[in-house]
Amino acid sequence: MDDRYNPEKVESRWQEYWEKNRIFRASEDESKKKYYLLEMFPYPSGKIHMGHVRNYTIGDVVARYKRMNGYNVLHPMGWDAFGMPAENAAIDNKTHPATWTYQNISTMKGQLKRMGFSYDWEREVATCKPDYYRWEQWLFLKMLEKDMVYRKESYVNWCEHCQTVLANEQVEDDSCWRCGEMVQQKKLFQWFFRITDYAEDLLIHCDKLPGWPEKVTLMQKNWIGKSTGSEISFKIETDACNAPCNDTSCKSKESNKDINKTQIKEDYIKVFTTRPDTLFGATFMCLAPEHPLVESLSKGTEQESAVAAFVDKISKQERSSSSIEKYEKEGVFVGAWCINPANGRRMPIYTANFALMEYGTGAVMSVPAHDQRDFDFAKKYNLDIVVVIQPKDRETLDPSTMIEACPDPGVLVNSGKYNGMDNFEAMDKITSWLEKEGLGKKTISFRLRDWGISRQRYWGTPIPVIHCESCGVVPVPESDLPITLPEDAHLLDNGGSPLPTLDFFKQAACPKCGRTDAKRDTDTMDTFVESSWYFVRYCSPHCSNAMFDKDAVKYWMPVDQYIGGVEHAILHLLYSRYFMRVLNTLGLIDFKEPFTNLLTQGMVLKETLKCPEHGYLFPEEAKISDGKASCTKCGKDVEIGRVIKMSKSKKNVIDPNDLLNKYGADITRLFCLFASPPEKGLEWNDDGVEGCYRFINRVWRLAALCMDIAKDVKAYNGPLAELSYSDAKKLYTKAHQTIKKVTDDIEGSFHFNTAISAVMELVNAMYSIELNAASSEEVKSVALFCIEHIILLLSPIVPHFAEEVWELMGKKSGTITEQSWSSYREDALVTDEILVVVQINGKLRSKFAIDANSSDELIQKTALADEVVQKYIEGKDIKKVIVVKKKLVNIVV
RNA sequence: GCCUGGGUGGCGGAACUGGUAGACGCAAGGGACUUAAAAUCCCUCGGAGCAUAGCUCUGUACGAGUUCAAUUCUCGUCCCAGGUACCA
Repeated sequence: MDDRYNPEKVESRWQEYWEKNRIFRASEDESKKKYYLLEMFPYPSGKIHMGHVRNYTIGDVVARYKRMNGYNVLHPMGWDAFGMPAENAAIDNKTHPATWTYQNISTMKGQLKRMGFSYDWEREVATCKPDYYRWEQWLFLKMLEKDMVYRKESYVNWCEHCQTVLANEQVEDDSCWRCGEMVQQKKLFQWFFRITDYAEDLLIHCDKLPGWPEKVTLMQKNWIGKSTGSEISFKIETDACNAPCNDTSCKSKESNKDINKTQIKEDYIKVFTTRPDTLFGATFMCLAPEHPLVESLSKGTEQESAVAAFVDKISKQERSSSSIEKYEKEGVFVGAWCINPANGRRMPIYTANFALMEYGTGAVMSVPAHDQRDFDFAKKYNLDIVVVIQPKDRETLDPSTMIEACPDPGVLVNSGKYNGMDNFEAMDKITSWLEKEGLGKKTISFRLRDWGISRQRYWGTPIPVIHCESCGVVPVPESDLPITLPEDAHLLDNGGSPLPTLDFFKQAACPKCGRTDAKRDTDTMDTFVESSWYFVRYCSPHCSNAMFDKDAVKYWMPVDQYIGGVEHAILHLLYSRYFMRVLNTLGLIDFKEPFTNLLTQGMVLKETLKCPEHGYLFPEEAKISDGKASCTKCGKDVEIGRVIKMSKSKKNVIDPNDLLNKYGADITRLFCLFASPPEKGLEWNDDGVEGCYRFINRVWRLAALCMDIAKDVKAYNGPLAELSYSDAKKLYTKAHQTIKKVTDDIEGSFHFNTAISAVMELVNAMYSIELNAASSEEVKSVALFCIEHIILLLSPIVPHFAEEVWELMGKKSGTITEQSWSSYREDALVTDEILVVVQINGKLRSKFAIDANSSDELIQKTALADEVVQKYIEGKDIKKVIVVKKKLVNIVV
């Protein structure tokens, strides 16, 4: 045996062995319990970084652990291979997105293999391959048939200079990241999945996912955002000119006529409100700038141009939620009024940037006294504030002295016949009254919006429809699938998709009428679509006549344990849940929830570095000392940015290759796990890796020692009571406690850091006893038991190392990968003495050891008799003594 | 802004359901072994103070509160991270 663990020699040897013997190949076997362990597949951005290493190490340990527990484990890996970075790289490096992507896949696959992960590589999928995305196109057609997809106009970020659509990430400070031009919004017809049809179901099942972290289901619930309230109709005031009159030259009459003819189908504005109880306090109305009434109501009034200018300004602004919130709340009077149905009040109608067309009805009844946003708006534009809810135990609210809105519950005032009523009761009463009058009803509204999937990009799944002037939108016939992405395309320097410029792709015959001048849709799908069903494809990745093999899916799905970054808590996980509902509705599967258990890993973080000349820098491109950094290329001062999640686009990534070259896969794996528990974020720093290296070698030497001195003895695994030496007893107990601790830590919470600590403690305990050739047979055989289980417990974490030691220890019954997980004896867990601490007034003053079976009375007596305790309680009244069994005594004096 | 988490020594972290704060490891300092170095082993290690075998006070972002007892529960404040619908 070498005197030290040699990763270079050992790791490749075992990797070859596993691969050659197809150890990790999974196949359906009805006689065995299945376990589908999945880690989120990576986007092939270049090289793997520590975030990947951490995620995949966690998964691999679980996979190996479950395998040792007798499960038939499916542990696949693949590539989320479509996406924008491939296009950006193609422009920057003058390559093709496919070339770049496949090269990255090859590099990253090599790195993953070098980590020794136990994947069944025979199931690898890459979403950019036609044999994958053809089934996505197929599903799109099925969804189209069932009206689960539709087209509508919606906005995209548009750079006029580059003549291209920008992703939110490509917009920096309202400007294009390539040219700096101010970004505008452009309306385009786009495809949407009707995810809102499942809003209620997705919401209800959030509470039926006990294997998910509560924070994730909570975030999803808030994202879906169900609110119950009322829809209320406000009559639009028709001015005097609409009454019969003889003045034919009246301008306003003309314009009103025009409105009646073309735009206004009903003369009511519908709002959604969660606070119908405050209806009497509604003093003005706010419409979303895109609301159809905004244009029609303002037309012909003196506000027309001001409104048009406002709408134009808003339409150019960014539309992401975070940006919208950034803008100051503002609005413009549209030149018309509506009538509050409760009290007949004339309410001016505004259009305001905080009213969102996507939410509710696109109109908000504003109650400034009881809503902060409305309050601010009313103050800004000098609008009336009327208090209608008076909280109990608070002085009477007075609009003239209020400095903020009061959203609290209370009793109704200024509300006609509802005065004095509790506001919760009033919600129902007012809504019922409105319902009777035909002016309102109870409604439910969701924050969740339909999923827009059209992307004006090249590197994605083509949307399989054809646009024909005669027939409109025509689905591509199933037999024509896949619609393959043309590979002989060159990315445009402006970042736009080349697809609309490729006539051979774009031109198509209409499948319905045969017209030869029809046009193929040149948009591709959002890449979240691919990742919403890849885990189903893994069950039968080579199935060529269907999206998946039903039996294989029935056997493997749902995923038993899903592991991935918490960054995906909402979008990816919600879309995947939605997709399973679609497949379920289409009768393709019989379950709805894809992931039974979920572990969301915390992000691996690193500061960003930005050089004024070279932009973002990789960590190795900057020299850092004393909190200052300089660029290795130009020497200029580098701005050290915030500590954020590792991502290729910000270049704050750590390539694991340096660690792998120096320490090998096992120590890298061990260190990643030891550094912190998985759910916690981790600011990257490899300072502790040396300790892991030392630990592995301590175990290595310990194994060598045991083999040397205990050649002729067998490992002891009998009852604790049959041991006689105190060293042997202590060690034996410690070993069983360690097995329990490690098992519990993995099983309960995946807290590998504390599991590893426990093994370290056992190793330390072995080093602390006299262990040599002269030791008793009993101590030797307990030591042998310990080292065998140390290796078994560590084997999912450091598998190469464990295989090597296992083999060197002369284990003949197969590799360690195929061994059973260690089990502990209850009888060996208990010690006969316990430590009791004594507090006086909650402060620790003394401790003593006592027989583990002592009664509370005896413990209390012993505590009071304690010498140190005596000193403290002398001459004082003992008010109370609290005994926490087998642990603590607190004496209150 | 909004939603969700988090904040414990010089550092990563530990502490079961409210019951010994700092397990395990890193770094640092001291020592042993060695011609030397590496490796290995041993000791110290939150802060302050004192009459220094030890003892006392203080300490889990900050400020209040509940409790015999709070890192743990409640309220408020600050800071950091993730998401915010076209990054994946």
